[in-house]
Amino acid sequence: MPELPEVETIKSVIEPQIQGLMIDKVSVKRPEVVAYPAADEFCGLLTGQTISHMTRRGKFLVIHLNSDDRIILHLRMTGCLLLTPADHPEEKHTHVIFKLSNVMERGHSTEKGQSVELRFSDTRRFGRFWLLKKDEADTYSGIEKLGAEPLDKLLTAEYLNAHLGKRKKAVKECLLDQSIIAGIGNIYSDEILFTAGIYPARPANSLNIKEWERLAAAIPERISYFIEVNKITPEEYLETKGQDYRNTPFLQVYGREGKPCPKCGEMLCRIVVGGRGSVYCPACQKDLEV
DNA sequence: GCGAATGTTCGCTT
DNA sequence: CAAGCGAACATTCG
Repeated sequence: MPELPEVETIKSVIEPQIQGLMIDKVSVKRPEVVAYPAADEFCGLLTGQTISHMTRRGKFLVIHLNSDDRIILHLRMTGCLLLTPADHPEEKHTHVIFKLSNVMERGHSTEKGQSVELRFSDTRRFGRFWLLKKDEADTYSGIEKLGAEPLDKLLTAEYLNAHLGKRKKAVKECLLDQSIIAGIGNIYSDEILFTAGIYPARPANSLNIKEWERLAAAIPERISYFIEVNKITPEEYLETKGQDYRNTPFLQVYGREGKPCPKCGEMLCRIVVGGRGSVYCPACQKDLEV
């Protein structure tokens, strides 16, 4: 599912449902999805811990625990998080299950409340978990190497020009560089370039300051727009198993090769840039004149 | 059967 | 050494 707006959606749906719950048990069915530490240690360290809150950084999700340990998760291509009743039928390709419960104080004894499960499923099994102990530096997941958040004030035309302005690489590939801008993937890079009116294969070092300004404006505009249209209730999210790509009806170019440009009616084209399929309007996103 | 798919990393060749 | 490129990871879908 996930680029930044989808990861943000997952955070919004899941966080309020798991805050304050205790992890009773962790089952890892596919040890390879736990990148660090080893799966059995991952389970052992988490058992008995309580969930504090969740954050997002780029396309990463972070589940913070009361101990200040934190679970880092990257969903990659097909990873998905679902909160379900414990007796809910298990989805295919479920690789990790966190059994959670609400612990209630009753006089001198504690009593477990309703039991739910946070389940990680991932068809292609590219998604990864890391567990970092309080004070343990994250040198494993790559989250520390991320660049500016698209919605941060730091992301200006000057920032883009300073970091990308000398690169010969296609501007689209630059937008996908997580160490400069965190969270943009193949869908939203196409949408952003369409909004900015820039041809995806243009070498970054050929862009002028006006074009960097258009990009710096289009990035937060498109990302916040898609966060908005992706909004979903927890009930609907569970019904659609987190697989409902509600961004689809709002995409202007991605996946719309051969269809008319929403701005000018010209037929949208597809090229490959940096190994990724890219759709653009040949009239609205002109290449440099040769 | 083939090619692509909302992601990232690794390794080989210029 | 850096940049560029394809392959790899694993599965589904058209």
